[in-house]
Parts: sequence; C-alpha cells; structure tokens
Amino acid sequence: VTTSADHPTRLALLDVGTQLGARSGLARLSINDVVQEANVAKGTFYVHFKDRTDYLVSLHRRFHDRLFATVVSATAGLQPGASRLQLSIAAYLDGCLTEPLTRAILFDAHYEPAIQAEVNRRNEFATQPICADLDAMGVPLLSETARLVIAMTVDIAIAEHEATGPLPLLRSALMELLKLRQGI
Amino acid sequence: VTTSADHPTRLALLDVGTQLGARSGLARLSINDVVQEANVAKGTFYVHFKDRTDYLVSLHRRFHDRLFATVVSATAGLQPGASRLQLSIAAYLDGCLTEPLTRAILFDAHYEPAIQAEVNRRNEFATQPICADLDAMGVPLLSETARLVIAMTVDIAIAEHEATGPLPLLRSALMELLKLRQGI
DNA sequence: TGTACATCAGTGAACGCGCGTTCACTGATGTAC
DNA sequence: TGTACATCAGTGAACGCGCGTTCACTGATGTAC
Repeated sequence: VTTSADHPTRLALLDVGTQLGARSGLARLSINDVVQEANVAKGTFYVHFKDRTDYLVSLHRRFHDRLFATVVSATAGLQPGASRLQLSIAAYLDGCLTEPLTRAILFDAHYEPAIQAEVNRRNEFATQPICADLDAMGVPLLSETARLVIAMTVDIAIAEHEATGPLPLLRSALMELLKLRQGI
Repeated sequence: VTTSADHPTRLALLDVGTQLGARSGLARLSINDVVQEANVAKGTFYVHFKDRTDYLVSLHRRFHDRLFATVVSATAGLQPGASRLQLSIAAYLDGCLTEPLTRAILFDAHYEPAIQAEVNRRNEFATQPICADLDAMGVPLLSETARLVIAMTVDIAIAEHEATGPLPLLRSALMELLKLRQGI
C-alpha cells in the first residue's frame, strides 16, 4: 500500500498538503481536498499512504528533516557554546520563514498519538545540542533551560511566520535573556 | 437562542465540555458527546448557545476569567517589579494545574477566527502588567521580552499539566533567566 | 379564585453534508521463455 | 521476435459514519384580568 519514498506522485501529494495545511491547519486538512488539488483520484492517495495519520506523520517528518538539515549545515564544525547556539537559533528561525507549514506544525495541537510521538522525537533531537551549548556557557539546569529556549524560539518562529518576515527586536530580546549568562 | 449566562443547564454544558475537551482537545469536542454526557437533548444545546463556535468561545472565556482572577488576587496591592512578576507566574502555573482544560486551551491551534480573536484579547491583557514589572526591573525591549516570558510560562504550564504536578526545576530555570536582569 | 394567554427551557427525530476508507478494475511497463 | 504472465501506479464509484444544525412541538411557570 505504500510506495517508494521519492515517488513523484507521493511527493506531489505532500507538496499539496504543505500548501493546503498552511492555510487551514493540519487538523482540518482533508484527503478530498488534497486529491482534488493534486488532480489524482482518491484511491491514488491510498496507493502512497497507509491512512491519513501516515500522511500527516510524513508531512511532519519532511518539515523537520528539511529544517534540521539547514541548522546542521549552518553550524557545521563549530564548537558548542554561545555563538553556536546563537547561529543555530538564527538558522532555525530563517528556515521556518521559508517553510509554509511552520505555523501548522508548531502551533497545531498533537492529540493523535502517532503525531505526538513524532513531535517528541523531534524535541529530544533538538534538546541534545542545545544542552551542549548551554553547558559550555556555564548555565545551570541544562535540560530545563534548553526546553525554555526551544519554547521561546518556537514562539518567535510563529510570530515571524504570521508577520511574514523576521522580527529583529523579538530575536534580540531572546539573545538578551541568554547573553547575560555568557558573561560578555 | 441564548439564555442568561448563569443558567444551570448552560453551566452544566460548559462543565461537561471542560471535562471532555480536556481528554481529546477542543477541536475534536463534538456536540453529540456533550449533550449525551450532560443528559440533555440535542436541541437543548442550541437553547443555550448560538452554535458550536459560541460554545467554544464560552469555554475559552471561562477558563481565562477564572485564571486571571486568581492571578489578580495573588498579586493584589503589590508594586510592579521582580517579585510581583515572580508571584504572578507562580499563581498562573498553580492555577493551570487545577484547570482541566489547560492543555486543550493553551496547546490547541486556533484556526477559527472567533477563537483566535479571543486568544489575542487574552494575550494583550496579560502583556500589560508584565511590561510594567519588566520596566521596573530595568529590562529593555519590554513588549518583546514580555512575549517570551508568556511563551515560557505557557510551555511550563503544559509540561506541568502533563506531569500532573509542579516541575520546580523548570520554574527555577525560568527564574534564573529572568533573575539576572534584576541585578540581584 | 378561575380562566386565558405569554414566556421559555427543553425535546428528539430528521436534514444534508463531508469525511476516511475500500475495492474491483484498468492499463502501461517489465520479465521469462 | 512473439507470446504469456507479473507487477504496480492509478481509478472512481460506493460504503457507512458522525457531524452541526433545524424545527415543530411539549409542558411547566408566570402574568393579566
């Protein structure tokens, strides 16, 4: 029932979901709308995805994989520390601005267990390097502070996405909260 | 079509929605389930609420009104400043722990315009006193920092609600981020 | 006190609608001999 | 080269289901005269 991950029709369906989901949220995203917009029959959807949940998880995963790749490449080779953290956050926020699904992914509630699990995987993934940075900066309460940093960054990403552009003052406020800890 | 705000049946319907919405989120909350759980006929629902959106907005409003009342009473008479901010946050988090709808309200996406508007009203309301506190603490970028403080507090509220109890380390991490600004 | 009427919360069957999913089928392409 | 079969993406009508909303009606309570 599920075909190869890079089949053109499968990618087209994901692309359509990215556009439609950005408009009304993933919770309201219907298979009817997706197949109509993609100009394929309804049955074709189930050639490429087991069910609706499988489709939503795929959308989540693609969003996150892309974003993670840009953050990694932006900070490749850097030592853990304040400047790497700063660069990571900037890369993440810049990446979110170019991803249509940002608001839908970061803002939607995750009551489906499968999606909740996917989100948890993502958050654990992000926490690890942030903890290393904070540790190098001498911050106490590593994982707790990392969680708060993620919460603030996600909030900024949503705000910028609604503003359809960067909000430098908001980014500065975050850096201010973190910078003091560096003892600059 | 809408009756007095404190009619017993109306309150019972809101109570049921608070319980059911806490389980599966407000997006999935169906009128069928509400009237069945409340042991009233389906038509009775529309005696008390114009439509589903009206009902959801009422649930939002009641949640927020209660919470706001406890925060206000916890900080009554205090001057703006660090300790008032600290008390406000603690009161908010403690209040969230006793409210079943916390996760559903704070975590649900708000794609319905009417609910989005209600949430915006709430956030503006909360921002004002926080800005006064931050100003007294000598923090720059008042409204931006206030937004980040709200984002962190909401994140902690959700985490504590899932843990069904306070998470002191997470609260401490937030205070650490803010405390330095006070110059203690 | 008795009668007539108004008000109002409550009832539940019925409505149309869009949803996710299924399934028997098509037709093109690849493989075997 | 020609024939037979296997594979696989794609099709679209049909399904059952639960949803939000409507509406003609009931029955109790309050008010007027």
